[in-house]
Amino acid sequence: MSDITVTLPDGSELDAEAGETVEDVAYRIGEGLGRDTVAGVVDGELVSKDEPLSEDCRIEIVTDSSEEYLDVLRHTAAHVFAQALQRLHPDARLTIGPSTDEGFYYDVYGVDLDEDDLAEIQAEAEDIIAEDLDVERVTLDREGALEFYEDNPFKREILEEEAAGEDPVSFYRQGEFQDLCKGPHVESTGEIGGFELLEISASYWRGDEENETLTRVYGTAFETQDELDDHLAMLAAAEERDHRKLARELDLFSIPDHSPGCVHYHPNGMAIRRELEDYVREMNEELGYEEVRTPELNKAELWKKSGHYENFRENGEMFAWEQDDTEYGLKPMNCANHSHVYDTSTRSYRDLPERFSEFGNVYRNEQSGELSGLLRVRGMTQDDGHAYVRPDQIQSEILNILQVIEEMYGHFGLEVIYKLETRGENAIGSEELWSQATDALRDALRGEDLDFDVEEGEAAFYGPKIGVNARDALGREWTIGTVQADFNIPRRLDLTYVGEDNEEHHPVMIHRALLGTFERFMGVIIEHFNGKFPTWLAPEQVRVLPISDDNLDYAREVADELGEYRVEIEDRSWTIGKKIQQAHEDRVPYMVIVGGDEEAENVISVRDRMEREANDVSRPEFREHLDREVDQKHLEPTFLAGR
RNA sequence: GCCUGGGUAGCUUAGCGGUAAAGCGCGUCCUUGGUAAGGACGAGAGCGCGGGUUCAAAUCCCGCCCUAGGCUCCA
Repeated sequence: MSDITVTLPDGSELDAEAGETVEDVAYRIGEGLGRDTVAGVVDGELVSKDEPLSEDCRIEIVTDSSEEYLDVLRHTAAHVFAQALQRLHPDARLTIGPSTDEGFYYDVYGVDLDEDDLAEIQAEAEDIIAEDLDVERVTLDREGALEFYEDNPFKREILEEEAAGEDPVSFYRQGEFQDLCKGPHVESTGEIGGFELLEISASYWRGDEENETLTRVYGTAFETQDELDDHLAMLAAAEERDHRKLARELDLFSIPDHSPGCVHYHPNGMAIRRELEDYVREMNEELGYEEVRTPELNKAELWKKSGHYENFRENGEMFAWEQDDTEYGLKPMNCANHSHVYDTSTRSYRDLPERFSEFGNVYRNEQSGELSGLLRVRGMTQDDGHAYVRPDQIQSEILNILQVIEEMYGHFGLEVIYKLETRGENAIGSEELWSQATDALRDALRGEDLDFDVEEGEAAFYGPKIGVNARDALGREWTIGTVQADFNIPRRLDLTYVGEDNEEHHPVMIHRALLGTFERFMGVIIEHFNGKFPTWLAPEQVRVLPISDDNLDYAREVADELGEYRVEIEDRSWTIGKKIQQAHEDRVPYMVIVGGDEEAENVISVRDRMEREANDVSRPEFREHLDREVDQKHLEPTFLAGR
């Protein structure tokens, strides 16, 4: 046997023999580590402790104190679910059952499950855990494996594709149950301390809606019941800050049954949106955009030229209909309209970049099951903009936009994740143009020193895209801002400028949205702030609370003086304690409390939603502070910070 | 669109074959209060929509709409 060298996480090297397993190597390092070994990470890949090593590699030993341990445990939990399912529903066919960031799922076929079934399976799974069955790796030769899955075309497909070259094939067995699996797994089912089945949903075999519909069961598992309880409590807390719930409590917006996916902004929600609009206008001006306004209603012909028609209408995503023998539609994007504006005069290379912005109302017929509060809607307003540039201007144009995006997101304290999305199957235009455009975006991201993930094949049909993603309360990622480089639509619509050489050239189009859509962006920040908006955004910035009704006149005087802000007076005949409680519930940044004492001295008492307070505050001082705080877009009320 | 939940007063929820219940909110009155819930009374719901079963349906069955979480798809 030939010697191999394994490199440990601390950089040290160890000699081993080819054919030794991860566990053998752990024993070489130390007796204790060997005993505690659950699995290994070899060259970045999580593998079973029984995995034989055949060549030089980097290795990391996974024990029950490693981060990867939870992954391994959850993978075993998926098997426990499958075992419980098979005990109760022997006809169910297993397909795949991986661990995920939050837990695990298993996709099964041939069985309909509802919540009562889930409860029974949960009870059976708990028994399996209590039985503390040993989990062991076994191998079958290919023939045996195919025979074992005689009645299961899904597992046979896996054997023939993913596990094509493998013979023997790896299985894991616990009690009477065994499942085709590379592993790794924990040693026994008893290691699972907390196990919970959460959701049933439908999925498609290999994620393709042309394939069989499978039943997917989601669950999660932890080492201890306490950790599971904490996790469930966290999910409940996330529900508390759900933007749809906050919208009702704070009276921000509604999406009634008569217009699914279309938002009705209430005065409070509109106040926030107007602040956002003002902010975006300011930034658009800084970037040199000129605001335009284009119609929602157009002939379908427009999008047939631009290429939107085949990508939206033919997927059923565009609202379109026949009228007097002509097909009309609601715009799904603004690019074609802006391009028309560009095309109404002859442009010189000296004119470029030519930049148009619009708060464009667009409509997309999203599938009904996809709608989700403000985060996924059918009618939305993009803070859209298109810059028509010469090739030599692409780089600086994109850089400027990225810089502004970074600055803006800083003002919301939002953590964002950058994505570079590349050419997909629906792409129009040549590969060469695509790679030019992709390089331009990649260089800009690198130029700004931003970390980004590459998502292959995820781009829009006309060009690659930088997506700026944010997370919601449940940790789901949503794209908000975006920057896209497009060499294709200008060609399709035959947009030109006259170059220095007196020849016509196609400009490059930079599509961008800074916040994305006002809908999704608001959804994200409502949850991000948990409704506690910075003062500049808060629908109600100050609430004046009179101690008793006798102080109402003075309260009005104080409120009038703050007239340029969004100020309300609490005029219900409640106790001051009740008024304060209500103002906290409504998350108002500042409460101004006025009673006989304040009135006599011509001062106010100020309390903020962080429960800080000060008495004998002079009225001009508070107002001047508000001017500064709002102007500087502080994230939290700062008047009482130093007091 | 697909699967599993859900839709009862403005909101949150109870009721799950025998002609609708609570808390909050709202209205009126009493209380005029000093830093996170003062009190009394009252109004308010053909129980998502349409069919059916039954002497009787919020409750059971069928269809549809909306909604939540996933799947597929996108800002």
